[in-house]
Amino acid sequence: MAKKPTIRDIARLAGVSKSTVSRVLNNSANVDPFTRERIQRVIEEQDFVPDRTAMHLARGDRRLIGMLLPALWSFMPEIIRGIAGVVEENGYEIILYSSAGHKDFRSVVDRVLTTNLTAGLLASIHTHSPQHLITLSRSGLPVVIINLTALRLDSPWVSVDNVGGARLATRHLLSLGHERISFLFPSPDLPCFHDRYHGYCQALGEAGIEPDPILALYDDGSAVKCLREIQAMSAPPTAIVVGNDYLAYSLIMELGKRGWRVPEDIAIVGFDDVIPPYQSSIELTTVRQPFYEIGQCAVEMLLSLLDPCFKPSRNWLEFAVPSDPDWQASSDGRAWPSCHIQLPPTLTVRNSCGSGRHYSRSIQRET
Amino acid sequence: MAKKPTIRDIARLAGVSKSTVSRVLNNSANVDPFTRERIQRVIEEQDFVPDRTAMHLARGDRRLIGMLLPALWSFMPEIIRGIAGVVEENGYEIILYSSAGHKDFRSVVDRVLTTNLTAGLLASIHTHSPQHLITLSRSGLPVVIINLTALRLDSPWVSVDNVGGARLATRHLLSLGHERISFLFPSPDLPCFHDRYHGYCQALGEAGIEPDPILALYDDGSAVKCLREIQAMSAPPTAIVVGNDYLAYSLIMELGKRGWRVPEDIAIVGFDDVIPPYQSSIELTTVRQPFYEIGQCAVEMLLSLLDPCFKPSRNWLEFAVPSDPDWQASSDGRAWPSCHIQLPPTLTVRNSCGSGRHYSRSIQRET
DNA sequence: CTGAAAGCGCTTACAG
DNA sequence: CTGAAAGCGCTTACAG
Repeated sequence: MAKKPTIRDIARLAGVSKSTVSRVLNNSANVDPFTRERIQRVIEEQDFVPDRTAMHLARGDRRLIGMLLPALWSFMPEIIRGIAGVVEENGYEIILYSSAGHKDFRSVVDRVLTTNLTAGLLASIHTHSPQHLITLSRSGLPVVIINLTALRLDSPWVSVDNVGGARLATRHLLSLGHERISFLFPSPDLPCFHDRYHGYCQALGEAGIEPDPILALYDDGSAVKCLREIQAMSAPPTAIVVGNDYLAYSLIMELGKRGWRVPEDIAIVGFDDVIPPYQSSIELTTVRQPFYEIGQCAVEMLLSLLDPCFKPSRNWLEFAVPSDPDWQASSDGRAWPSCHIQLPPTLTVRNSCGSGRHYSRSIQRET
Repeated sequence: MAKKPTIRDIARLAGVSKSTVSRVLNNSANVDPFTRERIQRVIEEQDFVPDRTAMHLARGDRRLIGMLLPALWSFMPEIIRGIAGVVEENGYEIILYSSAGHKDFRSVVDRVLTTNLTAGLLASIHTHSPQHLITLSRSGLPVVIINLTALRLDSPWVSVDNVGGARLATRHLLSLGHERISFLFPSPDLPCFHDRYHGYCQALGEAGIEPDPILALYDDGSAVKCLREIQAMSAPPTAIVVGNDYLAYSLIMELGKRGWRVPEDIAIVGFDDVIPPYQSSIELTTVRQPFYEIGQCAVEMLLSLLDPCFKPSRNWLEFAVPSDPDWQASSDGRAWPSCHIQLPPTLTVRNSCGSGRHYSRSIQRET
């Protein structure tokens, strides 16, 4: 009880060499069954747990994966669940690096690099911060980026197909008869929202509708600003594609305060499918991101980078959206590690858009 | 670039021994300034980063702290922020063990113990699961429990003062003139809710009101069940202390659907102060848990356990609520590590209780 | 101020 | 099937 027993103690107590103990620890063949059992008994008696640190040093491999995250709320927990499962199955553990308290990524990236504890890094980054990404990719540490779709990025990344998701949402509204549809940017500068806007424009284009710039609205987070602009319009939209669910919920709340009914007076589609933990007055129709799968795919990509023999749990390339030109070139499987993967979103239809019937009425009111 | 340089390479390139390189790495005195500078230059040229794993092995200390969490949503991110700051300042890193995907703590606790990577563990546990806590505390791994107030627990723990918080909430309602006040259990079996109920009873007792068992309601999560029971009462409550914020928000939503106004028809107080990420129709008056501080206090407690010389950033014992009998005995500071600490909550008054005036009306309606 | 040597707790050819 | 030895990349008395 005084000190933790080491492999040397076990060897002594079992009357064998350290090598043999090591062999039973690692389940290698070529150990006499009787000897093995004797050693195992001693191990149990002594409550011996081998020192991982020493194992890693001797073997020359780390079994730690860094997870660099801007924050933990919203959909992050679900992504982490996806990551954690795979990490655990493969005998790795997660080191959590949160940049929540820091002004920028700089200091955290430095810490990841100088502590040099991890075999690889999973990083979720919202903004383009070229210098840090470059620092990272140059460091030689294998990195997979989560949820940032920058095609020109050297590092491999995994993300939802933002363009396709917004297209889905917009098509849904079009199919319900809407023709005057607004797009709400939750913030002006994040790349993902521009991708979503792009998808919205694509869907309108398919329907022969020219996107009206007046209908592209930028919010400051409260939904109040957008709503004022809409109310001031001579031809207000009958439906809105909102850049993310938080803004969608805020918007619905604000609409309610002003006596507008959803979906009767205006239809709303969100993006993310982050269900509030408590009841809400209106159930949001929204684009569901496959967060769990994004997490899974990202770690498996990283594990392939670390170990070429690693077998992913599923063929992500087949599952992915073939929107990336690089993708084609790498479909032989070998180039997988340097790949960019976009996972397909789905539309979750609830009741913030109503049925088509509503909207023919709504539209009549407009004309 | 081929292989990562080691301390041996640096020594060779700088024409010194490994010992000397190690000395400059660790900023020890007794190194010739010129030699030091030369070595530092080589280190930079080679982009040398010492291997943490080897350092820890040689020094015999781990600088990793395990964080065992049931889930990541709700207030966990805030607790983690508190933990992360302290961990970082002290040169530790966090290993994240999530039990989210697991049926119980058993397998995760085993993993923490057998991988044996961490110097100590921070564990947040909701339910009483004696066997795992005992396994943990017997293992010899220093552990601090977060947010479980079980006075008989061997392990040290940090939590909010649940009794005091509910007392605060109930007194607030009493001061506004309410006399018929309900308590809502979000779930029947979690110890914290029983503590909160206890605080509610205390406050009523102080006001000379006998707690009416009819008014203690158990919910199944949706708030619908409670609401039906309330509507069926001959003398319904004019105010409700809800066991946590999620249930409070759900309740407000359900009340709205039935045409009851908050706070005009009924006053609501929550517990936690978990603000929804988007606008809500009513701003909840609630008991704020000092999550950030709980996280800070818990790590600092753990760090004191690991290193008797560790100086906490603040005197937590002074800040704490002296409700624990052990607390008295340990106020000399020496026994701090084996201590149980309850941090004081505060009342955040918003508008779900209204002002006193409202309630005199409300009460008149009752009589 | 500096280096040679032993050591941290494990693994892994190598020889038997 | 097993053990002696060298090694993983660092630290730390010890001697000089």
